[in-house]
Amino acid sequence: MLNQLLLYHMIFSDELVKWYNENKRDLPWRHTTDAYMIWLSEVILQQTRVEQGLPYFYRFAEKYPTINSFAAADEADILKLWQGLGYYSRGRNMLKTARMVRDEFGGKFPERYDDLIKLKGIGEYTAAAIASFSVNEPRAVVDGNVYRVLARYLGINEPINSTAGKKLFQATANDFLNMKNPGLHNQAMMEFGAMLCKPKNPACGICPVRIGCYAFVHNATTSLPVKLSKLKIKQRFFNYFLFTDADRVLMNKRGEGDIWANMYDLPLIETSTLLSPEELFALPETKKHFSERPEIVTISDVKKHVLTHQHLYIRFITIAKQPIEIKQKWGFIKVENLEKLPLSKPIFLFLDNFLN
DNA sequence: AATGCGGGGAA
DNA sequence: TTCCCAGCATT
Repeated sequence: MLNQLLLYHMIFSDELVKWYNENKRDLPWRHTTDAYMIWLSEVILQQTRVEQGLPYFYRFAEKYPTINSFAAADEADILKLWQGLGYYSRGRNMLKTARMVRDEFGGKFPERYDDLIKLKGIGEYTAAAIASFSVNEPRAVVDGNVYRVLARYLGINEPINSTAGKKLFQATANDFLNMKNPGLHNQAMMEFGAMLCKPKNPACGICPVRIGCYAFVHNATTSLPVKLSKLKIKQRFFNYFLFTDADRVLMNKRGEGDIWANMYDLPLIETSTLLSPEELFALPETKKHFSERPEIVTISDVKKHVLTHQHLYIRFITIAKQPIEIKQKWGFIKVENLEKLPLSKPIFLFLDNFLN
């Protein structure tokens, strides 16, 4: 019996590659071995579904066809093109990496794992992906798909987000790597996980490797992979002020160390609970910003905006035009220049609705 | 080892 | 609602 299982494991990669060749999606980055283009696609696809990232890939590839054109961009330009995709540090790190490649690699994007891993925003997964897809360097990728496929196929109970689990899954992926064609093997593993061995309702009925699969044989696909607890959700209440002056809007540039770093939003008072307008304007922090109590024109309903780790309850308060002194370093932006600024999703939706 | 960082699609 | 997606950086 054990020998039989080992036999299945030996042809596991071949079966997946065969399945991949017959069922793969036609995606633009699968037609190139250009490390720069592969890097573009891989970073965009970090924690992001293919369907969501695809339009962004096209836009970036068109606007920045070379690493040097990317390196010459401003951070605001990159963030603007990244707008709506989330995890904006990816965009900021890409710019750092692009400039590093331009300045320290002579503008040729690295293709070897050991070079790639040193770059900003490139971790073990992305380095292995770029190296194997571009020059077939034998590095096994381990992403969410690979965790799931291996956990189910081998019946691994170790939590995928524990330190021991990460080491175990990386080692296991290395063992299974097809050394003849690492790039194809990696693509096949991930496509298989994304299309067939899905998180919910995996298509075991048409699975080419189910006969050797622990989870299929033991009916355990719903309990594998194992993942440790979830994080606590923080509740935050954002009171945004809309103050317009002729053809300008008072805007705020966000700092580092919080969500939406270096992006733009409106003047903001954050509270830990939901306050009435009266309570809000009685706050010392609010008074600090306005020399006199602003007149409220309209006040929106509180809208919930869900992030992975926090829930934002956002309210927009439109303030009447009056000769109040703005004491904060907020700045007026002309309406026609708003479209150049990188905006968070809720701010974009609000301004888009307000102005159009 | 634990936490922060977006937004959206699927069930 | 809950899960999780071609993860990484920081502390």
